[in-house]
Amino acid sequence: MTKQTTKTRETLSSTRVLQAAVALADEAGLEAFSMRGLAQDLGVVPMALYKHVANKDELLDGMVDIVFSEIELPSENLEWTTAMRRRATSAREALQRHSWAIGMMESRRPGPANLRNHNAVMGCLRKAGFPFEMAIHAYSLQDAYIYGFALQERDLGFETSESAGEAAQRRAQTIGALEDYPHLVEIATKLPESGYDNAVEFAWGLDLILDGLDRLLHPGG
Amino acid sequence: MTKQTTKTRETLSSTRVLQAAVALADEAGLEAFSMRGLAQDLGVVPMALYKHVANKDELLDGMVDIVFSEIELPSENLEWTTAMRRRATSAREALQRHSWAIGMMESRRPGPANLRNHNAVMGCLRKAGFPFEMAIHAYSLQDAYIYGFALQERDLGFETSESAGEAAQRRAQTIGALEDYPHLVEIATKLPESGYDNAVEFAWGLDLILDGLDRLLHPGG
DNA sequence: GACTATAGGTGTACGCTGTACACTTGTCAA
DNA sequence: TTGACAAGTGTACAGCGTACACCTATAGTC
Repeated sequence: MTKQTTKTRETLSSTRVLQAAVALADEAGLEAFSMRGLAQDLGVVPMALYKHVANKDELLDGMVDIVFSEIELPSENLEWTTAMRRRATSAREALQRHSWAIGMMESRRPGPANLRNHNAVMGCLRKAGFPFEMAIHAYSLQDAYIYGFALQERDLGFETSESAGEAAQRRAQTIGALEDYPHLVEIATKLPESGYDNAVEFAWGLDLILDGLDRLLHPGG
Repeated sequence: MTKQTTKTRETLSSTRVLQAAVALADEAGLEAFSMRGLAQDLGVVPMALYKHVANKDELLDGMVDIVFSEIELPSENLEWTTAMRRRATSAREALQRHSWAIGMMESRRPGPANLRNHNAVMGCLRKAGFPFEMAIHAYSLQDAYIYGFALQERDLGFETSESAGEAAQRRAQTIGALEDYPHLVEIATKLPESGYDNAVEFAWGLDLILDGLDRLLHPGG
């Protein structure tokens, strides 16, 4: 009975605000994410948030760092390719959960999780034997792919949430408008019945990249 | 003398609005791009725009399609790798010119330039000999890389616009805060003096990808 | 030439946003 | 008991996209 008297709302804190913010952005999307909405979710008046975060911009910084914290760090005990594959996969999954973060991962003031992550990845590549400039190339290539894939996955959204019926209907009307574009028609007709799977697609490209990098690392092998 | 009497402001049109919108977004960024600001640039009251575009969302659709129209279509006469390299390079350049478009290229209602472009790329891959599903893989991989690279280039911005002095100063203070992250320190110190160049970086990754795809297309060669 | 329809531009207003600033309230130390 | 300080509130303002009613100039028809 030391703390809560009856009905006292649990007091706010910056981490509580941050977590609620991530949850709200996850379900409402970035467009509909507002300070006022967040305050309402927390049962509090909008201005109360400003006692715990400086402003919306800084709040977003913190939210992005939470996403970074959910990305697996490359393990020191694994072969570099599998370590990189695991962190890439977990990054894609984190961006799937928090798709509002996709365009913001590298555009905001980096937080601790961000720094830890980047440092660990670069360390993994250097330890694998990549010379400095080649490690930069390898890092840039992998991250471009990861972020770009997440973007496509969010925007194109092949066969994700909509029902089969809706999808078929939309497809039919799309195809109607596509007469002049035979290769788009091919995509619209064949892709849905090809068992397309985003995770498989991601792994395919990632493997091609990692194979290419490994070949450069071990020219003879 | 048929049309303009003295001082009559040239009448608006949807293409004139669109072009002014792209110009404004180019220089002000997406954040600061508003219907009111656009109206002011055109010397007109905000609501006048709505006689020529349905709303801001549709305006953005049109702006994105303008960016698509600046991307080179793959030529039928070139080897597929060089055709793809050229369109990828021109896509990156277009996104550099119009960095506000980076997160929106595939997220909006596709316009004619978009459709033409995608159709031509898929056609190029199919004609090169890729079976359908592999063409999808190849397309997805390339676009993910292009969009992801553009994102990184926009956000990380190694040595772009800031003066050497500013850059050095910022770097020094960054390094100070980076003691616990040796590999980030290495990047912050070595990268600036390594003659890093975004165009080179982009080509490096692109070549690795195209090589990998070509190897899959011609397993024996 | 007079009449009318229509396209283009205007002015006002509403609900939304982030947040500055002054205020109250609840908790703990001295 | 007092006083400080942290947490939450209420009001207010400028900016946003845009609905709606209005004015005006041009074009077509009789």
